[in-house]
Amino acid sequence: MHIMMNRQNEPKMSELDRYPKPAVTVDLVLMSVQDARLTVLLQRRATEPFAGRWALPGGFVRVEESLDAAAERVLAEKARMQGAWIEQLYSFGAPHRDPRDRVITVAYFALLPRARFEAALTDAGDLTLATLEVSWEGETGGPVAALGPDGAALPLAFDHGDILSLAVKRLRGKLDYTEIGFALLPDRFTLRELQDVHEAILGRPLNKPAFRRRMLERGWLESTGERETGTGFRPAELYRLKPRKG
Amino acid sequence: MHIMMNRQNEPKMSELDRYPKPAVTVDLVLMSVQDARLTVLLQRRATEPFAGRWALPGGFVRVEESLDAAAERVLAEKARMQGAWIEQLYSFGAPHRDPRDRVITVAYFALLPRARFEAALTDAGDLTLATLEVSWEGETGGPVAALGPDGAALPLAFDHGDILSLAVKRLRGKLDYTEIGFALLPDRFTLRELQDVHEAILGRPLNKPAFRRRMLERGWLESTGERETGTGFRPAELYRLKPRKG
DNA sequence: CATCATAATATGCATTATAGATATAAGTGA
DNA sequence: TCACTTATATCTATAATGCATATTATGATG
Repeated sequence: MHIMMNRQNEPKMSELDRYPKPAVTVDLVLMSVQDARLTVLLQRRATEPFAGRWALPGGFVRVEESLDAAAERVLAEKARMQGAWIEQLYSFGAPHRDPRDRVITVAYFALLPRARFEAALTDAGDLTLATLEVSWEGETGGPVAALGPDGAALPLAFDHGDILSLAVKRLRGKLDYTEIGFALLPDRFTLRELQDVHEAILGRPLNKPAFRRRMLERGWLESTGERETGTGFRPAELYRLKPRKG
Repeated sequence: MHIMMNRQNEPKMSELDRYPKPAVTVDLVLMSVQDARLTVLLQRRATEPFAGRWALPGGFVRVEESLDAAAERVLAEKARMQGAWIEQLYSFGAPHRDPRDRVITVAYFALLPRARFEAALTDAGDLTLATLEVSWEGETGGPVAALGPDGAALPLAFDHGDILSLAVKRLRGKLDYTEIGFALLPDRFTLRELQDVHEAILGRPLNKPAFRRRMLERGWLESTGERETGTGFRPAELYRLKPRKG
């Protein structure tokens, strides 16, 4: 491709080269559910700007790479995971959100079951799985705090607090009418586990019979015929998500 | 600001300058409702690529300008309008969506009442208000055709068909639980006019008593005390949208 | 082997939301 | 004043949902 020189007075310059270009990154809001709480993967910044603060894993978009592909690459390289539910969230482009230079970021959110984080968290010392503290109900939106292991709020870099806030809002909004919740569960799961995930995301308890009815009537689930074992009480049936047509 | 030179072998190069940068634009899906049909403003391209085809109004994002501000500027400069409901839609970044070079676009959708298009359409010969033909129901999504005055589908430039399709999907999705529908009406309107807008967007008839009840119970509307005139039958009450708190 | 504790599962009922049909009211124009 | 048309109000059937209660399957206990 091209190595472009964005000088102002080049003759026969195309419209494409007339303006200085912003850099474009993708940032990943990689969420999970642990102990009935919503969590997010954060990376401690070693260098300026915002050295010592916590940031979403991110990276620059390559010239021959789609936005989705860049998000997948960041997932693999920075978070050392793959196969997540991944979805574009929103683009953030305030002129000085990065104090160095103009950087526009396309935020993605990604979801994986908690067990899939184990390897990355032990390998990489700069990663942490922070607990999300959401102070608002429903889908009104509002601030979100990321708590460290000691329960103290982690200071965030750039506008990543805004991104986090929007991610939670979007996740709550899509939970009920998409298959998004299943991305946080293993292949086989009980209805109670599914309900736990929904309650963690929504931040409120749900009615059990109504939840069961609704989920089963959706037609997304199929029974595996298997059951939990070693429960000490009636074992729950294990369900799986039906493979999508198409 | 900076004039950047994206050469590969510069010493002490920051991470920001290591990769060639894509260009970033905003594209505007400026929609309205005319004769009970959803419409969109398109601009005929005079130059390559896609000369003769129809494109969404768009423009490059300036270095000292937020994405939202760029969208507002495009609305003013290209579509010659202002004060629209405007909202970020999605970012499109397939590597060769622009055959010349790497261009990532942040798509916005904007809504205005039909009357506000009059000046722009008479002033500028390259603009047209195309009727949208939506071949799917609900929020499943799918292709959308833009019809010219003769009813023939207009050929679209770039990936603007995809953008259009997503805009209609998003609009349908947000219609019921946000105040978005009012952006297509004048300050004062009747419940029937509001229902007409909803039916045009959803592409299906709605139950009248249920629609009235729901709208009035939302608490978004307030009566002006005035009524239509010159109808030849019982005049409908004129409502307005309550000013939002905050 | 009978009993108990526990949580899964199933069932019934009250409440609410919604769709659809129908009736009534309020204007215009003859 | 009357006929006409559409706005507005009311009513009923159906569906969705919340909540309470009953039943069932397992492991632990004696």
